[in-house]
Amino acid sequence: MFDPVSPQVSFPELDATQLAFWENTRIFEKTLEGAEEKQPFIFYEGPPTANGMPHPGHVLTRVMKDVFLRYRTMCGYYVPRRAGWDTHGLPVEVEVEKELGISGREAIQQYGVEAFSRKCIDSVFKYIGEWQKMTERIGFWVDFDSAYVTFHKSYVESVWWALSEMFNKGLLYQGYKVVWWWPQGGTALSAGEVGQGYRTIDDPSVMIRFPVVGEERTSFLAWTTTPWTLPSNIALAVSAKTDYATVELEDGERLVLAAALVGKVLGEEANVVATRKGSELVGMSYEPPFRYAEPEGGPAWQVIDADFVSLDSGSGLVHLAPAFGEDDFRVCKEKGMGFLQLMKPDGTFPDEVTDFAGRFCKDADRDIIRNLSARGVLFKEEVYRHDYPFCWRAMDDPLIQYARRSWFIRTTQEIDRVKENNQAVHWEPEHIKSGRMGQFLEGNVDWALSRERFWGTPLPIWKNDETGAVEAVGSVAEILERNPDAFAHFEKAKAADPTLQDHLMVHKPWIDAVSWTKDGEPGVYRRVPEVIDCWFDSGCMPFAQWGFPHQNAEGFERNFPADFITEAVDQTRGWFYSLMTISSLMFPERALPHPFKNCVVLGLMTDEKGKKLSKRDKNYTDPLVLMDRVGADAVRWALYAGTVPGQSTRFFDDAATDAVREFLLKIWNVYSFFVTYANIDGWTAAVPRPALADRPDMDRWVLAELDATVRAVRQELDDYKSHMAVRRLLGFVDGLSNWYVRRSRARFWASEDTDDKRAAFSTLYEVLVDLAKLAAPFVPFMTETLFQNLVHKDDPAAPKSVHLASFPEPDSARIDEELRKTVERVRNVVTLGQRVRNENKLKVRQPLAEAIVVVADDQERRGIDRFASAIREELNVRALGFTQEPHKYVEFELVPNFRVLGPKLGKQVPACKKALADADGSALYAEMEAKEKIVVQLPSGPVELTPSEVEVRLSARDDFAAASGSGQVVVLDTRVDDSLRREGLAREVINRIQRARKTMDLAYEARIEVRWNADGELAEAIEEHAKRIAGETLATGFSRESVPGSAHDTEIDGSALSLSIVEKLTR
RNA sequence: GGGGCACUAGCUCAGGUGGUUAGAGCGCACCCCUGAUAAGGGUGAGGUCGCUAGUUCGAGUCUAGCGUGCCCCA
Repeated sequence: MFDPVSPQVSFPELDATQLAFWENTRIFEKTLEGAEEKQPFIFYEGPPTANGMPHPGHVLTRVMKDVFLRYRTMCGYYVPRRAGWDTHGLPVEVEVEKELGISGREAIQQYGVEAFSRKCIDSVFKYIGEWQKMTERIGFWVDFDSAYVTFHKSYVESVWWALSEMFNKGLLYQGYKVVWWWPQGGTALSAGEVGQGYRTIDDPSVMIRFPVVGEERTSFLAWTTTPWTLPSNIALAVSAKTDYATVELEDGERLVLAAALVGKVLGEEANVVATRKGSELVGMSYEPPFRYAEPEGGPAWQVIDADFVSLDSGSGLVHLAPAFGEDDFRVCKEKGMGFLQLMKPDGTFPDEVTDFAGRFCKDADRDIIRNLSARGVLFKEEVYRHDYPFCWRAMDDPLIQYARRSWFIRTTQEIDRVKENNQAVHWEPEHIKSGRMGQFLEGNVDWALSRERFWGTPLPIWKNDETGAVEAVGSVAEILERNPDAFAHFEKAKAADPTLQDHLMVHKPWIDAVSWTKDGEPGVYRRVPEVIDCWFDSGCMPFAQWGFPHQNAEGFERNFPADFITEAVDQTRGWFYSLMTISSLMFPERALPHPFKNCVVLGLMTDEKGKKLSKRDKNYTDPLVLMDRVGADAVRWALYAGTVPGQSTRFFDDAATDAVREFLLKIWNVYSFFVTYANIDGWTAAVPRPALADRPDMDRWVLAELDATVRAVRQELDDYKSHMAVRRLLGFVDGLSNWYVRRSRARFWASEDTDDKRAAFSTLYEVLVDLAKLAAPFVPFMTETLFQNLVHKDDPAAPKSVHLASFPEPDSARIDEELRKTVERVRNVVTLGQRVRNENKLKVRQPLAEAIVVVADDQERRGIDRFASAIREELNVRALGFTQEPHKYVEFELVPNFRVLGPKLGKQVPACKKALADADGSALYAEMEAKEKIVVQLPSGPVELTPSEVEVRLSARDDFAAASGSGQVVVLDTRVDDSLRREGLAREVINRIQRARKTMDLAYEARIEVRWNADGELAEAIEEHAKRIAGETLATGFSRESVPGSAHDTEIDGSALSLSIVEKLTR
């Protein structure tokens, strides 16, 4: 006996049962047993930061990871799944700042770095509970107990090792670079961080006079959108090849600007008095607009040429302030110009800028313009609308470009190796390789690694405060070699406060107090103040999760490289890049690709309208709430069905509801149907099963479909195309539910014990069990329910869980392509017949004498005939016939088989098509039938065509009730004689009584007593079919008797039918 | 300004290596169904595949240009 299954099901309740079952029986742990015998399938978990609530996008990546991991597990691989947490970085600090109500580096220092670091640890795991809950609820199996954590001491030491290796190879250096700087936060932002904060804003666009030295009343007219950088002006840039005009204004003043822009800036009538090439301007000197300080390190206030000067906007001369622009810095450095940085790191003007001292850069723009205007230096002011970056965590804070001393990894030196690595990776979708990632690598610049912040992996570099000598260390042990007492201060602090975690010894502020001296060398080695970009942390996870190389070398080797990772597209420049780059730099000798072989890149998740999901707009339902409503499987299925790698995924609650109806409920209904009748019949898995060959066509068909589905799903999952696997599963379930079960129902409720019935039960059972396994990676909850009841309950030897079972294997005994093709045709015949009925307004209730199928050949005919009874029932016809005279019903048309004839005839193809179309198709068809070839006359001469070179198209002739499609034609005999009409009427009566039963809310097995009355043909029909009517409606009494005013009185085709129905209570 | 992706039915989306009747689900219309029934099912109408050129015997699919939207980077 199976446990009874109700057709009404609460998937959320099932989820709870299975979650408890997995937990109690430790199924996940069991999947990890036997590691030694199994082939490993290595997965890396991209560590999330748990300092915010998980949202649907996170759910997507987690279920996408899960489906491939469950699949591989069932295929017999050893699939370790270690969780990880990303714990460092600006997001964490900003969250803590918010919590403490402070902002900026100084405020943090005042608050105390020690206390701040501890707060960061608290904050990092603030939502870890929510993350774990979501992860468990959605059914993502991952091992939290062994999770790697990026702030842990062993992890940090691994990162240090990587950095020290790079330092020793000369790949880590300190440079002066223009970075995107967040003044209020006091730190540089990574490219990825900057990219998240672009906003369209209006900035002033000003044109300013730079008086030419040595030319009377003549000025360069230069352009800028950042007036606050003018006090730090060093040079003007021109394009050497461009023409520059000198224009004389009415008052005699002369301005120099690009000739092409004269009209735009000064009007078409402007008086051009001279023209020079940009190269002729190079080297000329000018008066700067401000002169608060003298530049250092080289000449200033000269014209230089630069490749980036464009004529799209402005004047063709660009103001350069190397302290505040990446291009400016590069060009000025190339030309050996000086440097001036009149702006403090907090974004305010220093004291020497007397007019604006203490003012915030962007806020001072207006006053600077006013000042320039008052002195007659300003020529023109406009508003310039463009995209400008703001801090991604504090959206009101603009970023500025700012030259800083910072540490870099010389990625550009090894970029070719990274590119090679990228080429070797299997990206899904493929275009990431040469597209987003490839292009990014083409434009690679050195990795700006350091952050002038607090909560991050400290840069393991110590500098001698007297000699300037620099050392990098790769572990705590290396520090202790240099100074055994290096951590005495930390030990002391720990003794005073036992809650102080050991992990913190490698963090600020404790690590900053670590120092050493060297014999025979003056000065003390002290750590540089910076921490590093947290992307470097997560990029080290392939080895840092093991603490490699300081420990667990074998763990690292066994789990390197990963077979599979998946994250969203924003990780291209994030985790994917950091993984690939660090690995390429650290392990140049290893076989490519590493550290990952297959990478599924997911698109962004949006709401129904394609809008980005945002907490503020509340355009999504909390995943946990949604799962409690529709169940985790529904959410999972909706995501698999709606997600194509690389494309954005629109997700909304209705998609999950649809998933229930389209997939889960269909399977459930079949399952419930099966269990109901198996239990009534006492069928169990132990009952001997008929051999496959002895089963009817219908059974062998569904098993052939199952086998084809198994092959397809395996292939798609091997190719990381989950959405394609979903389609195959949907197609199979539709055929199972809407053809196999619908057509086979009667076989299950037959009362005698026949071979046919045993075959039906065996087949449906086998299909359900394999389907449960096949769908288990996608919908692990419902499939577990099926598996437990169908398999494990009565077979203690079976795997404890569907997730410990083997994924279905292709079964060559089940293959039957001919049968699949035949059923496809049969179903098409039914479709066509139904279309004929619809078009001719012939209800299915009205029986017809015959359906005639036009077939192309005898084999097709024999195949279809095997399903004659099914077709007769579906179409409600008394007979199924095959015509011997196709010409009577259909027109033939011959069309070239383009795939074959294209290469053969080339340019003659259209002529051939026309010749075939113009000829008498039916005659050609007859000729082809007789001679196995035809000859057509083309302008270029006669051509002989064989049957494989043409396609035969059939179309129904207009004078018959017929429909054609997919190469088939079905004709219905629409004549309704008296006998047919009376049978139709009888079926109408049955229908009315059944409807009455339904409105009376009777149980399906309830017996009734019917009294009826009618006149004429209707009465005749009822009399004639009384037995059948009574039988089908379970009427034990059926008599012609007038009962006035019955509630079920009705009419059929205009004839009154009086019906009185009462339930007959039999006990 | 540069790079990437997308544009297919009213809506959401599929459509390896080009092959001539472009598919699915939802929605809609009409219809069916008591033994899977607080379910299920059938049929149909909807598309010049963003636009314009080109390559080709043949283009939703390949090439170029343009347009619109999204993402990334300046």
